[in-house]
Amino acid sequence: MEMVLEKQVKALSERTLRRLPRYIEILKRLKSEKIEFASSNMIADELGLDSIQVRKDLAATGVIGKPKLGFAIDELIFGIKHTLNWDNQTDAFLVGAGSLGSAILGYKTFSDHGLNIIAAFENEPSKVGEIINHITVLPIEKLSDMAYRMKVHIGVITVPADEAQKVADMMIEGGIKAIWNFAPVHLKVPDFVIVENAQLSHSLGVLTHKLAESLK
Amino acid sequence: MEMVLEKQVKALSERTLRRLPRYIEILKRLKSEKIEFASSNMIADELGLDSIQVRKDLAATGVIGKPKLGFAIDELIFGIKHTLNWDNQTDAFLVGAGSLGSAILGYKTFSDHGLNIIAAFENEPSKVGEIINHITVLPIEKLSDMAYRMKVHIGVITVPADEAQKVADMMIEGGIKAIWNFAPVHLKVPDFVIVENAQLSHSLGVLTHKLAESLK
DNA sequence: TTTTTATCGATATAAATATATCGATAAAAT
DNA sequence: ATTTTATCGATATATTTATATCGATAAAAA
Repeated sequence: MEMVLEKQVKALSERTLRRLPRYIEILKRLKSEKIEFASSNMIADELGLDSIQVRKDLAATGVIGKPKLGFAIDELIFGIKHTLNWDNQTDAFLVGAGSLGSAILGYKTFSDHGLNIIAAFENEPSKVGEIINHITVLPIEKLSDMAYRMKVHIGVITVPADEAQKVADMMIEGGIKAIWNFAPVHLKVPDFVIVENAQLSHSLGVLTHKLAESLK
Repeated sequence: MEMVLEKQVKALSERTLRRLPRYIEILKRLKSEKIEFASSNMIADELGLDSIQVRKDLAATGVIGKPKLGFAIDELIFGIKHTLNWDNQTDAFLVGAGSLGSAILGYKTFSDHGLNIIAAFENEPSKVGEIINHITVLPIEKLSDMAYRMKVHIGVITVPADEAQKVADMMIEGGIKAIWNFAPVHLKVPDFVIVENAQLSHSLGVLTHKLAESLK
C-alpha cells in the first residue's frame, strides 16, 4: 500500500494539551477586563510559565500573533477551543451514579468543554430511574445497545474499581471510542480505544510526596 | 516484617510520582493472587509500560529487587507508599461542600492515600451544620483560625472558580502548606505553598482532542 | 557442585520537552 | 516619514525523560 502524505499537522504533546485549558482561563479573565490583545508574556506571567513555552504551545493552535501587540484574545480563545475540539459537543454516557458520578452529571460547564452527557447507567436497581440534572439513570444492561444505536463515542466510568473493566468492555462493545476513567484501575482496551485516566490518587500522591519533602 | 529503606538518592520526577500509585494497584492485585514476587516486566506488561522505566521508577523508592525473582511485593508496596508518604496520614480541611466536595468527603479510601479530611467549610449558611460521611460542615469564617490552631497542613478546594483565590488566601493565613485545587483557576500563592491542580477540564481536553484526531 | 537462566541495576543512547537567541515585523513614538 | 519599541516565530541549545545495552547476581536446573 502506498503512503499518502498529508500536510503534517503539528502534533500536540500531551503536556501542551494540558496547558491549553489554562490559557483559556486567563484569556477569559483578560477579556472580561475589556482587554483585546494578550502577549505570550502576559499569559506566562499569570500562570508562572515561560513565555517561549506559551508561544510554542499557541503556535500549535495555528493562531498567529501580531508583533508589539500579541494575540487577539477572541481569536485565540476560539483557536484553542477548536484545537481541543471544544467547539463541538460529543455525546457521552456515564456509568456509575454514585457521588462522583452524580457530581459530574451536575456540572453544567462540560458543554463548554466538548462533552454532552446524555444518559447515565447503573447497576444498583434502587438508583435506576433517578433523574440527576435532567439526566435519567438507566439500567446498565441497556448500555451497549443504546451506545451503538445512538452512536455515542465517549464513555465516562465512575464505578468502583472492581466493576470498571466490565463496564469498559460493555462500552467498547457499544462502539465507544474514548473512555474517561475515574476508577482506580488500569483498563485493558484495544488499540483503537482512547483511555484518559482521571484518578484522583495520582494527583494526590504528588501532593503528599511534595509536602513530606518540604517538611523534611 | 522488618523493612529497611535506603535513603532516597535521587529526586523523583512528577511523572514517576504519578506512576507510583498505578504500581500499587497492580501489586495489590498480584498479592491477592498469592504471588510474592513481581518482576519489572510483569508490572510493565500489566500497565502497558516499558520494564526499564518501571525499574527506574522503583529504584527511586529505594527498594532493591532480586535477580531472577524481581521485587518482593509486600516490601515494594510498603516502599512505594512510604515514598508517597502514604504510610502517614496528614490532616486536611476541605472547603466547598457542593457535589464534588461531598463526593470527596465520601471517599473512605483517602486514608490509604495519606489524607485525613477532618472538617469541611462552607460559605452557604444552609449547608453549614450538615454532616457528610461523619465530617461536619463549618462556616468558612472559622477556617483560618482552626487551621492554625489544629496545625492542619493540607487544604482541598472544591468551591467555584470565583471564590477559590479567596479560599486559598484564607488557607495560607491559617498556615496550610499544600493545596489540592479542584477549582478551574490558577491560584497565586507564595513560593513555600505547594499547589497540586486537579482540574477535570485538563484531562478532558486531552480526551476530546485525541478523539477528534482519531476520527479524522 | 556446576551450569544455565531470568532479572536487576548501572551506564549509555535516543527522544521529547523546555529554554535561549535573534532577525523580522508592525505598532507606537518621535 | 523615520526611528524606536515590543513582540512574534524560527532556529538553536539545554534539560529532562524514556529507552537500549550489558555485566553482575542469585535462583533454579542439571
